[in-house]
Amino acid sequence: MTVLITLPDGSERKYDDGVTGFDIASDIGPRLAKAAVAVTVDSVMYDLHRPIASDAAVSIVTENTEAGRHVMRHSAAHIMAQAVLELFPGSTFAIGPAIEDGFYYDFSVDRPFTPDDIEAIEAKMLEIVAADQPFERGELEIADAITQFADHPFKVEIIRGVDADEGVDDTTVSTYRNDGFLDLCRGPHLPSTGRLTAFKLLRSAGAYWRGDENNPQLQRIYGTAWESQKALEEYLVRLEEAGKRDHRKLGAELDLFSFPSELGSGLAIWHPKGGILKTVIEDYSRRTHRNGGYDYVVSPHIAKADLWETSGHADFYAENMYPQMELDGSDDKDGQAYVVKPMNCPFHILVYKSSIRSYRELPMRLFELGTVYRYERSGVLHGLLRARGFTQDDAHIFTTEAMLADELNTLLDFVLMVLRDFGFEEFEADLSTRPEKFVGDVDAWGRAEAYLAASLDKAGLDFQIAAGEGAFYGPKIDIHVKDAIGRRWQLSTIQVDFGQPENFKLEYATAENTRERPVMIHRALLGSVERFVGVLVEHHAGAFPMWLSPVQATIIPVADRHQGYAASVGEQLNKAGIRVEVDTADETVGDKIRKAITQKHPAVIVVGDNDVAAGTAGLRLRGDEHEERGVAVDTVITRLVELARPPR
RNA sequence: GCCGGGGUAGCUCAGGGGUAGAGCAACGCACUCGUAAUGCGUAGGGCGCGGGUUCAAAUCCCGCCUCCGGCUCCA
Repeated sequence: MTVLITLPDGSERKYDDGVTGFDIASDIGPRLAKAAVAVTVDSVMYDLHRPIASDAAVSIVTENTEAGRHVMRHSAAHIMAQAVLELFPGSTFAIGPAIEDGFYYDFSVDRPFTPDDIEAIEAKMLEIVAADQPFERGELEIADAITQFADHPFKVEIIRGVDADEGVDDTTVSTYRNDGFLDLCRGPHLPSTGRLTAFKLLRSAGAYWRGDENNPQLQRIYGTAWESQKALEEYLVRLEEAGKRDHRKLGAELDLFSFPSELGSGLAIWHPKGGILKTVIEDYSRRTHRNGGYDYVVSPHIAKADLWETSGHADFYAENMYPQMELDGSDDKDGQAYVVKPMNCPFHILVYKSSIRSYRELPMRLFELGTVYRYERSGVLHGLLRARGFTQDDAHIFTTEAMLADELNTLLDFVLMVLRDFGFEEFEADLSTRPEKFVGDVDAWGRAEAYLAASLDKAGLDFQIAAGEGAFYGPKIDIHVKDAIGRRWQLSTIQVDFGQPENFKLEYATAENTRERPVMIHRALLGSVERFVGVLVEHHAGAFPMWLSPVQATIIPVADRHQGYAASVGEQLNKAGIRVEVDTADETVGDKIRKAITQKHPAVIVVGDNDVAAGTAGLRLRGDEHEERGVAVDTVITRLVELARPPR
């Protein structure tokens, strides 16, 4: 018997059946054979040495591709589990997948791993790699597999849950063995442990079995693996570079904000420079919303608990809300319960309800920079990206269902315009659809989901459907941006709400003078201003576009006798709206320039004797290698004003 | 909240039972300087907080606070 193998370039080759991916790769060339880690057979991944039984489209998976690294990392996870089970008798293992840039494996052990343990495990792994043990695929009937893994309850649970999709079929599972170590696994794996060329264990952490905190907590070890030592080192450098962008670190270095422990977890104070940054962003937000047809409203930070009963938050959002406080009580009468607001929507609804509304007023767009407080569990706080108090650029749009589609289209364009203004270029969206528990009627949900999808299409935005991930009151779009080093951040959210108009009995008068219920859209574009600043800091690595930069120009007098002139240039720039600092420190010019550059100031202006005489200045813009000398002060002002102009 | 690892001068970090150190920053003096660190000097610390053990605790033990990395959740 022969099999006909079709290669990715369309060429066909005949082999005896039982030919393996490795044979084919060797046939094509020795370098390919050397780089091969697995093979794709009719889009199913096979081990390199697994026989191919019938005609198939085959492509060789090499180690320097994402698919190849995935195989390698998965094998690395196995080798790690092998090392752990050897070093920690009595321990058992759960799951160990490849993940982006690495892998992990979850274990149940007597005690958590220490950093020394991690080193020992890494050393043991190196031994296993040096031994170059082949990975051998096998298949087991489910009943046999359960016997085989009887000592490993998590494996048994996995085997019991296996369906035809995961197993070989619905009665058989595949296993991999190298040396004495057997693991349940779909594969494929590297041909042998020796092919794991570069890896490093990174950290250990607790992780609940199946991600549920009601389950036992396992010990997870994270690692990374690459096709070469060089690629591994490059990855570690990348991690380091990302660390340098950390907004908490840069926030302190650039003197933007801090989290003093006297305040409490998750609560930031904004220093003057951060205060300017936040204000500039908020001013931009107010301006663009006003121009986008929104009305600005303001609401208080606390409200009667009853309001949150009506809105439903007291039920479904209780765990994120701070405890009630009782006000206005006395010995004779009970007080009134109040709570701090975790959201702005009920207030905007009350604005809507403050008067009888006509269809002529819709869509009504109510916007607020609303500061909310949410209780977040201590372990999840993360600088500005996850805080307990923050300001949302929040708006609620009340519209008829007939106008919903148009409104969503307009809104999505508006969102993308705003995000682009802050320097983001790449976007992705999730469309979250009706969950099991929901309010409103199924048809209305269907229509709303269709409108959302259509608006995404119209905006040309790539999106994924997150089935069943919508809020119980309506479907939503979440928009993610990609930052300068390729990380994704969720910023904007657009949520259709059928529930609140119902809860608050909202109405409008139609042209026929009947009463209809409006549809509500909740939407935040920057999301939280705090979080947005955090993302901006990381995206720009602290070097903000000039219109956002807290200090836009530093003026450096060459010697003390130039201070008067420096101050006058500073005053002129200040009058022109440029945020400027004059550095009068008793230091050398070089030192002061270095400080200005380190602080990421966009423009450095040096003035000396020649400038005083000629009414000029030396100008050095961020990113330029050299300065320009003798630029007329008027020209400096015109140019900087132009560079500092906000996008709108 | 749970599991690890941290908290020593404004910042980055040494020191791990005998009473606290460096670099940078700050301040002072000299230098008056033309595009990424001028030199010299000075000051600065209840070693996160509270207990305990000890002749003696930054150091060992217990509790708490807080930060970092994860789990879960999310703007």
